Amino acid sequence: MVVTRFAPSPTGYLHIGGLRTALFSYLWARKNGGKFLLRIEDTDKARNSQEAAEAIVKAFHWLGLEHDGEIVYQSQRDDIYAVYIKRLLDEGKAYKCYMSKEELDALREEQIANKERAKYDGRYRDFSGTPPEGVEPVIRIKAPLSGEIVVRDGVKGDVVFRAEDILDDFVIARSDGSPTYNFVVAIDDHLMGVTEVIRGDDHLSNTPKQIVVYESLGFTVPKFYHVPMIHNSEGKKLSKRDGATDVMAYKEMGYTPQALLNFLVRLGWSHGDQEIFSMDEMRELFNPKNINRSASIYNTEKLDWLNSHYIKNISNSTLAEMLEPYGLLLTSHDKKEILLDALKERAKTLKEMASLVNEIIIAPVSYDEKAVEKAFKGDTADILNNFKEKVAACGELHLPSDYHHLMQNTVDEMGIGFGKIGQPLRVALLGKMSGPGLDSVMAIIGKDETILRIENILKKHHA
RNA sequence: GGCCCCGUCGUCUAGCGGUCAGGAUCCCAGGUUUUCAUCCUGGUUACAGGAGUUCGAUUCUCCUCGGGGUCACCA
Repeated sequence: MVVTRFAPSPTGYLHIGGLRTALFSYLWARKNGGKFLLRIEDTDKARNSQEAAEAIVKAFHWLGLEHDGEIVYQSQRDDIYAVYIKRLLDEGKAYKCYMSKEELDALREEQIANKERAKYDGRYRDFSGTPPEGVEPVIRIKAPLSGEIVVRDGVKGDVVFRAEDILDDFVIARSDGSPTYNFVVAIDDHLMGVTEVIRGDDHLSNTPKQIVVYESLGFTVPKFYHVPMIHNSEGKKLSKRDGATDVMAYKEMGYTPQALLNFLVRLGWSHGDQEIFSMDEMRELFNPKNINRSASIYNTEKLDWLNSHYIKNISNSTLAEMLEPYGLLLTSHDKKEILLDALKERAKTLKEMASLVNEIIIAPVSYDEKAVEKAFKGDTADILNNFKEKVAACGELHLPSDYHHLMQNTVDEMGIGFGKIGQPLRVALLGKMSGPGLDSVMAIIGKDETILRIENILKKHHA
């Protein structure tokens, strides 16, 4: 059974980079019929980890991702960690270190002055004397001081670290008794049954320490996949300063979950030349062995393209539902189909779509001056009047093609080009020179409103 | 600075010893459209550099350069 996990620290929202590793972990678990677990890494007793967890679950829900089982909070597991600390102590694999903070700092400074690597010197490793007064000890684990630690990584390959380069007897419990990150990660991943750890490659350097913990406790080391970072345009690790890193901000901006997920799954991962992936296809085709080895730069051009692609290809009824959070209640609008058909190919985001709808439904309060100047020539009023009368003379008008015929009639009758009626009519109906097909616009707003808008502009602009 | 990772079009990527180095996006041009958008067609742009290995390297090895990550009683 494949068990993966997502283990964020509580920052209060779901980060775009975190979402990508979460997505990879989720997909890999689902593909294998396994489990995808959620754990909040709040060992520093963060006050709002509950809120943070809720924010993550909320974002997951928006995106259609679901974790399995209960959320694990590290802050509530001190008793569990204490058991393993005691066990290592009893087995002589860890020990109390009475070195004070000041002593440690002094040692570090001296080492740096001598151009040596700053590391704990192991002075309490085999200490059996009387401990100094007034110092609450930390617990250090006995790490191998020589030899190699190799991380067998599914993305990077075998990464070899020399113990003497990177290890020392690192702290697993602080002087107040609380356990440290590299210790609890290993414990939790083991206890939760995690078999494959997919996480950012900023954790690669920590992994040897975690392997030391696994091995000291006799746990089997999981399979690791360290996925490259997402960089900003400066080539640095993506952070809050880089604008929209909160996943829910994408909802507000009008991106669909499908587009965001599709965008993220293709950032650092590929399946040949395929660009478009449905959720089912992602679950079917994702494999961490195809994760790219190099970092990628965060650039949303492709996200925009994907978003408009999905808006274009979605059914009108679901589109209408998705528009509701943006203040558009269309589900019962009688011209819903014409409206959405006319607009879905024009909007990059749902938010934009909503405002495009309003531009049609709400009559223009003012007219773009340049557009008026360009569209209104000598006989424009005659043309518009001709058309208006044809509209008024008709009984029932419903379809865009009905209006199109009337426009055609005016054009034929007056012996003019289509542009002669199209331009001024467009300004009359929408107040500007661009927009969807006029026949659709008129079908949406209806006969009376069409006449009204033509009369309005004629009142203001006698050509 | 030590250690580790990475280096193909501007961007996302395919490639896994022999390819006109492919796709997508962006951008540009043309077509379609009463307009704009969509859509269609076409186009510009890449193997960081240098040594090897080999009949032959984008692909394998080494070096240089460049970028990133990490080195806590943070996670």
